[in-house]
Amino acid sequence: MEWLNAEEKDAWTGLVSLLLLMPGRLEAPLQQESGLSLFDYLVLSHVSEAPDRTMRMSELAHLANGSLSRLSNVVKRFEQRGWVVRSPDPDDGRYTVAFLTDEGYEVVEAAAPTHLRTVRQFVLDPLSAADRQALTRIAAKLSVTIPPP
Amino acid sequence: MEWLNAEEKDAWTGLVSLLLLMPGRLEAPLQQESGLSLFDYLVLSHVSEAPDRTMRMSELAHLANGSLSRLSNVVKRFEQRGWVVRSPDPDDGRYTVAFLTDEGYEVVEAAAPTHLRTVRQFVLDPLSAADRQALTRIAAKLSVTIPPP
DNA sequence: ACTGTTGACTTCAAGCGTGAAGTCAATGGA
DNA sequence: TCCATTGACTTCACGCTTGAAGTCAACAGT
Repeated sequence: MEWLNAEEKDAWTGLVSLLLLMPGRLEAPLQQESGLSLFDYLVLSHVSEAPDRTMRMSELAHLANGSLSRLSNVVKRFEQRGWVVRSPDPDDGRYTVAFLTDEGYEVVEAAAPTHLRTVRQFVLDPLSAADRQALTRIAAKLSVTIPPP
Repeated sequence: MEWLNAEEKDAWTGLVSLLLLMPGRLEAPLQQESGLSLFDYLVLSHVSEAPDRTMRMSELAHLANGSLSRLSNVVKRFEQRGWVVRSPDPDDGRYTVAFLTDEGYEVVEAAAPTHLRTVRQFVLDPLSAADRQALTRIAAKLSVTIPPP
């Protein structure tokens, strides 16, 4: 088995730093100002953009890039805070839908500027347009190889 | 505050998928075959490459992209398994050094092929050389903006 | 020489994520 | 019609990470 050449090692080392360090950086402002993790924010954000602010749990887990188990735990917390209501899908009782309450909407609305500022500061602004396009392309290639959850 | 345009959103969406999904993918084979997380492997790997297989904890935390707190907990586990020995640095008692035992070396040696195969499969092989160089460049730009821990 | 400060590191305690196990509704086959 | 299967989802229990608090050695100032 062949070890990494210099170019490969640079790419891998860069990526692993990104993977291990960037989440914490993105979360810190959100956590401090809104008490939300990045995943929390993504969940709230996606369901806030859904028709009638209602989305199936399975779809939500997929959009927020998390497992159903993780989502269930998170949404349970949100439900206890009155931000989300879960109920069986009227169209098919096998599914569960999550509905974002007005209170939950206010939470994500209040957190959005912080989130946006953080994303710009730590991700978008340091990169050129070409870098951003490359990042989009690379992420797409790497996602294709990721087996469905 | 201006919301993301399409290009920015694609880059951001791609990155966040990468950040949330890739770690799990990289870890699964390691976890199954060696019982190691990615961070576990990085810690063992870096100290295995140090002179005399000995490295200061602070340096090790930096190289493995983790906090001192996280590293301390991980190395404590390793110490209990006989893979690592911690002792005060003879040159300066304020520091602690981690030494990789023969047993610990065997663990990282045995895990390396799995790790390498996984990195190739999920990161390097799906990308062109240009992509890998772009990834290196992008990661460097994004790391520069990350404040020191 | 004494002591406050600083930085490295460990420990604590709480919250979170994970895989496994369990529950339930709908489907499909006999 | 019955029931095994399938897939969505929840819960459980354990291990891990985190930020805060605590400990210690060395340094710097008086």
